[in-house]
Amino acid sequence: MSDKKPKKPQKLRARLPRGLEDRGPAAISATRAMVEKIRAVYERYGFEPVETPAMEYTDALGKFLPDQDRPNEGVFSFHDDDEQWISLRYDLTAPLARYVAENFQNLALPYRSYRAGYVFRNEKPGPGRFRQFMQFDADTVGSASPAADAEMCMMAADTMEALGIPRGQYVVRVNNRKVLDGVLESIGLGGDENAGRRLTVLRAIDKLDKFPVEEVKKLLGPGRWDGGEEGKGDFTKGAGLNDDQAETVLRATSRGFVAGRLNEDGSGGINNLDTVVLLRSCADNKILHEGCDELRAIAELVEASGYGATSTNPDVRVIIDPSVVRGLEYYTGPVFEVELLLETKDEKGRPVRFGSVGGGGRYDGLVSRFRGEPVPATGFSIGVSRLQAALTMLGKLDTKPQPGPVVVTVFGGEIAGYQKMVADLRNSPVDPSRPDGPRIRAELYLGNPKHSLGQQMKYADKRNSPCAIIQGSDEKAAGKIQIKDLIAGAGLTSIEDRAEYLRKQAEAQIEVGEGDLVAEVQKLLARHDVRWG
RNA sequence: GCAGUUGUAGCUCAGUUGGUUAGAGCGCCGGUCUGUGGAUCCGGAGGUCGGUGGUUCGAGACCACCCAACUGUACCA
Repeated sequence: MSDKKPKKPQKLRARLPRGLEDRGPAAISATRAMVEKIRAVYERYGFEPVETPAMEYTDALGKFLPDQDRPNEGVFSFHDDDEQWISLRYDLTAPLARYVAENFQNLALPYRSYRAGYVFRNEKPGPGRFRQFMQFDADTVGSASPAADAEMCMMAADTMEALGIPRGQYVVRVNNRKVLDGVLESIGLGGDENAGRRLTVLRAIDKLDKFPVEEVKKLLGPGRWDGGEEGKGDFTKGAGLNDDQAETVLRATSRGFVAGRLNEDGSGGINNLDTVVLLRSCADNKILHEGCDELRAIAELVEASGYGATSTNPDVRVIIDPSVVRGLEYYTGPVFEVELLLETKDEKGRPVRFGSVGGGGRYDGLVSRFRGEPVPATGFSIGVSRLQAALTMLGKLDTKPQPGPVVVTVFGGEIAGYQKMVADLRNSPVDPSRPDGPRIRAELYLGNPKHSLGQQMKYADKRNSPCAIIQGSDEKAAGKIQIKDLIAGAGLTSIEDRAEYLRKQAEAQIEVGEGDLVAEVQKLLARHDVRWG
């Protein structure tokens, strides 16, 4: 049989690299709408736009591995012509720090700016986790005031609500790096020699929302097997704390400080100032107290503006929560995180947790790396892609496709006449009472002109067109045009008899004089409330 | 990286103890129906059975290794 097998040429398999996504019209318009809403809020807070490129010299991103002559594997990197390492940005904060440092003299400080853009991470992707995704940041550079931090938190809350997430279904949690640093110092984990262990502790605490407390405690102590029992799966080495130390850390990062004052029925509210007082008593340590002072200042500011959470204000928006850690090393003070509280099920009925859809914090060291002077800064970032995935799953995003264009069918004769109809439509407004408003979207059927009307209708149907324009030789001779209402016609699919079906279809179609084309299309669009965008 | 699960058409899946030319539904393309979306009916394209090697007279099925995806875990600046 091998003698007649023609050995087909190897087809190249079309495939999308994992962790990346193609985006269709619905996703694009949803993103556009989200970005618009976020932008409106950020601008209301006084931020101005600025954009930086998608790549930077790797050293500016601070991602060179300390001892090796190459960047961290988590960033996409390559050599420039002159042998310099260049990397795709993995967030918008480090590039902003470079921009500010480079244009320091020309910027009015405090410099307040926003930007949206794609960032890239070379990590294992998962549901809702991509290797390219969009973030939308706002940053205040040059202010050390807790008011700048408090504002970020309030703006985060406003943004969530602008995106249609009702109060109570999201929460902005706030903590301070100094709190945990102080606690760790008080149990003997201070100093440079313990930096590695401190990081391990941070990572363990960051998992409080993923594992039960006992598992986290293993991570703080000797370590943990991810197979669930001794010797199963992979072993994660712990921070090596003893029981007392682990208990102290867990106490200082416990959500019990917050949740403890909620009544069983959910009433009673939360008092951020109480939380800070309790937190302060965790240890007698200078750094801890400094952190608590900053948290208290934020709590007061948030309170004064009505964003706080107290017994008199059941609408929890901003909560002081000691369990918030955040993975980034560059944070130096307050850190915050926006979490969606809604729970949904995926297709298989399993509960899905969206977790953090945004976050930020104070990064006083990032700009000053480029300059000899301290430059305090704080910022907030929304994970647009992740939030969009969450909102889509929650059905909170408008995913219905945009209407397609009016399709002018080609049905014998000169094509020029059809093209003129298309041009007339395109040059006319959707709404005749608003001549400067959006214009009618229209196109000529550009497929094979020999295609039957049926095929052209099928095309218009797939394009989700509101109507099709038909002019055959009969109409041409009479100076008439047929306008077929595809939206009205769409409701006829239950008819089984073909003759009956066609008769009803004909009723959804009107014949008009050539000169009335535009006006009649405008009427049809108005009748179905088609407005594009 | 580690562990588990899974790889058959674009999608969802059949495929007997190893036995001729690997199938179905849906989808797609074309045609039928005076010159009109759906339904109908007819026809068509589309498969390295994830890959390589092995066992066998014979492998989609059995064995080994590899690859990929999924889930968990680690990492996530």
